[in-house]
Amino acid sequence: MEKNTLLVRKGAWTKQEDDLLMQCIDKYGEGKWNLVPFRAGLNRCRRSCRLRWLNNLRPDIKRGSFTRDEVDLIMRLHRLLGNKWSLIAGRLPGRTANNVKNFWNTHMEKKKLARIVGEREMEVNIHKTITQVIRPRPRTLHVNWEKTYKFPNALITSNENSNNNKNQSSSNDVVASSSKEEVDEYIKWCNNLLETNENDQELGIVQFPKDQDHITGEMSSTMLDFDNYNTQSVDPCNFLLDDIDIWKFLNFHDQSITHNLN
DNA sequence: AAGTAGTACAACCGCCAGGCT
DNA sequence: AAGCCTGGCGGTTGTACTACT
Repeated sequence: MEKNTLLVRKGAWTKQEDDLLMQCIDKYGEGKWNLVPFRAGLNRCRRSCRLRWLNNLRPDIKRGSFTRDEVDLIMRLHRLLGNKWSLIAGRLPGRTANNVKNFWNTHMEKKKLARIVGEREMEVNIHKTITQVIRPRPRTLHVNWEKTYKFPNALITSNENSNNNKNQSSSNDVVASSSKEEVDEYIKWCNNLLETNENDQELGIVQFPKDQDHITGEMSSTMLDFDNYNTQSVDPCNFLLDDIDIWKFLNFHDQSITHNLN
């Protein structure tokens, strides 16, 4: 606790206070916050001065709303790090931890809440299984794909097998140049993907297989472009989707994923 | 036009870790 | 080792502004 809290000013900063603080930082540099109120001639506590400088007055602070790229990064980093706002902000030039935290609390938490409510409504209005379909799974296995993506109701084979069965393969099949073991492992992962998990559903997290350029393209053109998403910045293996995105995705794929669940 | 509700964000508070004495 | 100081963090609150009725 600060000493003499009754004597120091609180609340919004005035222009004069800002000027005094900036002059002080300009003259003495950052740090030694306990000396700042005295040096600047401010009737504020050291922490208030520090916070004002770090969150509002620093010249490199970026103003304005978050870009889609930034939002995408925040969502992915939050999933990775949790509420480590300073770490997340550290990856966003010009954004402060307070910025990011406020953004998350006002936009993302609300969105999450709306999603939960939305799911209840969807259970009545839309096919019940839609929001139970996709869950994230960390995946380390990489399979090298050769053919068109049709997942998960397509026949999935390794190249070893497909050489023998080439004539029987349909255009929906997925053929991999990886080993049979890798493909088997991948199929296991796919099954695992379809298990349900309430926490993941709440967030609408979807994780897609890695290293498949055609999937990247398909995802970008069919789903993300609906929202003018900057596809250049999207890592298709790990990002968050709105319910509406999932809905579009499932519709695009003829709801085959949903059917496979039943 | 006035009152109310909702939103966005600045600011505060309690707590903690690390350094210093 | 213990206590104090400082910087830093995340959670919460306060408040100005906007939208809605």
